Amino acid sequence: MGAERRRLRNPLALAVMALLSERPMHPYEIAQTLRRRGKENSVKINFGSLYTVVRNVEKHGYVEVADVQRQGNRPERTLYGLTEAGRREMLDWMAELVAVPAREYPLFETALSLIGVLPPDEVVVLLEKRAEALESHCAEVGEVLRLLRRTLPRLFVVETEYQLHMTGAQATWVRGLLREIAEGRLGGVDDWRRFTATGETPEKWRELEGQDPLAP
Amino acid sequence: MGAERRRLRNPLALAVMALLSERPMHPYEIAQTLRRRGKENSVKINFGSLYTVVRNVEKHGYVEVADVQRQGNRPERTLYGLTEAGRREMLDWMAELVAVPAREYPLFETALSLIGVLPPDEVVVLLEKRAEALESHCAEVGEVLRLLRRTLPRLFVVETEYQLHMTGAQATWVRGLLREIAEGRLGGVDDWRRFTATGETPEKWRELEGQDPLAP
DNA sequence: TCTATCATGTAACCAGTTACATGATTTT
DNA sequence: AAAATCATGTAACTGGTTACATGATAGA
Repeated sequence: MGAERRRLRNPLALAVMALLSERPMHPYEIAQTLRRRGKENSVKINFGSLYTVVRNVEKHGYVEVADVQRQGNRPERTLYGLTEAGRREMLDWMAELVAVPAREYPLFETALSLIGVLPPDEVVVLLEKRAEALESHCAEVGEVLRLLRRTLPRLFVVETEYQLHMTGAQATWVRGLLREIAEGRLGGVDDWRRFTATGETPEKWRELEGQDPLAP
Repeated sequence: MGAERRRLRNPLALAVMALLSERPMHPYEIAQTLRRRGKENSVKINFGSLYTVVRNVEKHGYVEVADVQRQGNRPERTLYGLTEAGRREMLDWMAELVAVPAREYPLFETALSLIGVLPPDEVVVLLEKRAEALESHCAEVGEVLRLLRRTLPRLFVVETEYQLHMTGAQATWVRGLLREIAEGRLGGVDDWRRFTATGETPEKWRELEGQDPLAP
């Protein structure tokens, strides 16, 4: 671990290398395997760009052509294998992903930080929708997880357990905020409502602009 | 809400529109304001591409030139204002971000779903590092939050509260997994260790490939 | 005087996406 | 005979990033 800046940062590239560390495969087989193992749910994969990405990984010397097969009249299938450099890069990348929390700017956080542009009463409605979506998603994932655990070793379901945990945590938080706004416990909601209705920035808010809130 | 696929999805574009909904500004002022309000921490902003993005938003008709000023010998400053279409798009986008949880594929989830390639004993070390990083990050954010709350209305710190909550939740989960692996409560760790050491897929695992774990 | 910061932008690049094209084989 | 899916790829595009270029003014 210590790659200041990775030349490749497409997660599909990582998945490709991880799979090829088991054995050589041809691109279509890679796609199949990822799908069969349900990795689409936890890895951002765009199968449409698979061939482009594989070529790219090859260009970096992380994978290489291991064999070219052909059966009958079908198109050739090129088997790719992981190179030594590829194995090193993949393991290093994985280690970094596990050990170092990445700043990822989830979109909901983005929205929260600009939430003032939406009228508070609409926000309540929107948050309620989100909470419901999160809760039903939790229920689904929980169910899937129960089924998965019947056949698969824990090792293969940790990402799903994590997802469930984090979605649950989010739902809890959203419900909390929701209640605070709805019950008027948030404070300053009147200023907020007036601002979104009239477009005029309250005097109080304007004063805040000047000062640095992190100053002593 | 109902934009099947947004042409613009750079969060900086959203932030630009949100700011311009208050009043017309020139690009540099937009950057300044975002920085002053500490939005860099919750919105993925690349100030290097600000002018490119503003031009882009303009091309879509969401903002337009409101005025061109000049003082002394300085370069002209172009004031941009939000158009009606821009206001609609911005509010619609915001509403969607709040109400509909987005699938975002956090990198840690990606890593978890490929975790089998790393030796379990190394994973323990890496998770420990992550847990520590998360915990100290929580401490920092908590401190910042205390300071912020002294001057700012709740409305302006919700995103920070959310961040703190979610980071805490993650830390808890990581600690949990950590303990399970370290204490041998996870199960199948021997297979896993052997696999990463020898590269040979255990017979048990190979059998799993065939079947669909979601079948009845 | 020198540095920092104000304030503007452009040009080149690039990974990744989209959309299309091709034809074999298997299944219905 | 038609539909599905196996299996390959290419070409064009495009949003966004990087890196650079410019010059004014304010402050140390």
